[in-house]
Amino acid sequence: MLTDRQRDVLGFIQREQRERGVTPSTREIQQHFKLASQTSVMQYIAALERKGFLDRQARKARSLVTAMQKVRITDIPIYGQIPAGMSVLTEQTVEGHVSLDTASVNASKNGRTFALRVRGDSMIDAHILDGDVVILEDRKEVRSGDIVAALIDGETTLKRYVLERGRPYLKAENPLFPNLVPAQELLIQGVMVSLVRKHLPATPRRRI
Amino acid sequence: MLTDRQRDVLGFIQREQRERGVTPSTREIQQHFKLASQTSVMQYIAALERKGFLDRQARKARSLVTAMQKVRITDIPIYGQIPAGMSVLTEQTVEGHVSLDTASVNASKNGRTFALRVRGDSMIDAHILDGDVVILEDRKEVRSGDIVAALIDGETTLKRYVLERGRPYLKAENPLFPNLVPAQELLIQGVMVSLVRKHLPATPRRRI
DNA sequence: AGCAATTATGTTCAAATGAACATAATAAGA
DNA sequence: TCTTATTATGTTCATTTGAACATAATTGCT
Repeated sequence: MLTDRQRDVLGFIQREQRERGVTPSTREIQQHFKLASQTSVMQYIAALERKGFLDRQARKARSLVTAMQKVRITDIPIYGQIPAGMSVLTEQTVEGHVSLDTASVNASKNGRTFALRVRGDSMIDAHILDGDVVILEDRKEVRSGDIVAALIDGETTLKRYVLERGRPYLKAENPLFPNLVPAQELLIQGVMVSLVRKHLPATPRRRI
Repeated sequence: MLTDRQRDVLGFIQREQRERGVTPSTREIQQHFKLASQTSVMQYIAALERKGFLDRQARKARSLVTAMQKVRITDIPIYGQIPAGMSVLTEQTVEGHVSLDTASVNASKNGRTFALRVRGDSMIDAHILDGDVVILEDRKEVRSGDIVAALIDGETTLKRYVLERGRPYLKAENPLFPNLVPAQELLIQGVMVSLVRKHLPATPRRRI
């Protein structure tokens, strides 16, 4: 797909962006590769753009070459609680952010992505611990077996969504916690796509 | 710490960087806030920089204002295997990258941070699954109870480091796997600080 | 040999951009 | 009231930077 030289140039751009936070100017690229002419760089950029490896804010003179880096980072807000529908989500309720490259998040393009901090051990058999940050997606289709954030009694809880004989219920992944059969309606707020754990150092944990 | 206006400007810069991938030029900031003079922006930038909210590539004309956003992102290389000491780590063996904000990583400033993709279920009782990306730190002090990547027979494995009566051994967090008592030397490559899981959608998993 | 894509050079231009300087209104505090 | 920080305006300059044009060497393919 790419020639060696083109790959080198792309690599340099990505590295610079990662390390300096800004993409290099065409002339900086020129200097790095010890090219006598800046036009060479223009040609590389054109090729890389044509092949879809670069995305530019064309014409605008600034840091014009922004690497459509394979590691595109999504900034995911962590909510403490989700009061009602996703529509009510404002910046106010944000507890923090997780920034993660899209490759690590299992998210599709459709839904909005957000995160919740897990409270309690009700999902411990699904290997989700108290304190874990679960990344969810506000998605339409929920399949049986998905781990979801659902609204129960005005509280958001994380459970496994199970369809049994056409009827959905919420399964806790811990024998000590009851399953929840929705009385009327079941409001699914998001489907789990990823998880981020901040590991506590040297704290021996036991299974409960 | 910041005035309302300064906070607005900082917010705009951060938002632009997130959404467009590039920080705005001073004149773009000027236009957004409908300021008649670009100098106003220069003053805001100076103030924000003085107070430590901005980090610039001064003089260099480009996308000069790069937000030292509170969510500083570390780019962590994922290694397939770690052949020997950390010193041998080259770009070649890199399998990919995880990009994560430093707040989510439990890393200190001392050590180098890297990641490994977990193979197998030997740590399942510590809630670390096959396929998880474990983020580790090349650190000096290892404490009993830490989960570590260690070199055993030329292979890197993830185990819990336990000190018992002054003698260290490596404990698998799965009764089906044996503990490892080092014959001679124990080479610890890193201590686990975080974990990133890409959750597979709707794949009912069983405990093994 | 002929053709196309890639790689490379040299030159020139216009636009984008950070920087500097003088000046002034407003608000807060001593 | 005096002082200081913040906010704001207007102007000018030097650099940075992307873009365009003509030209040519190299490589691979037909």
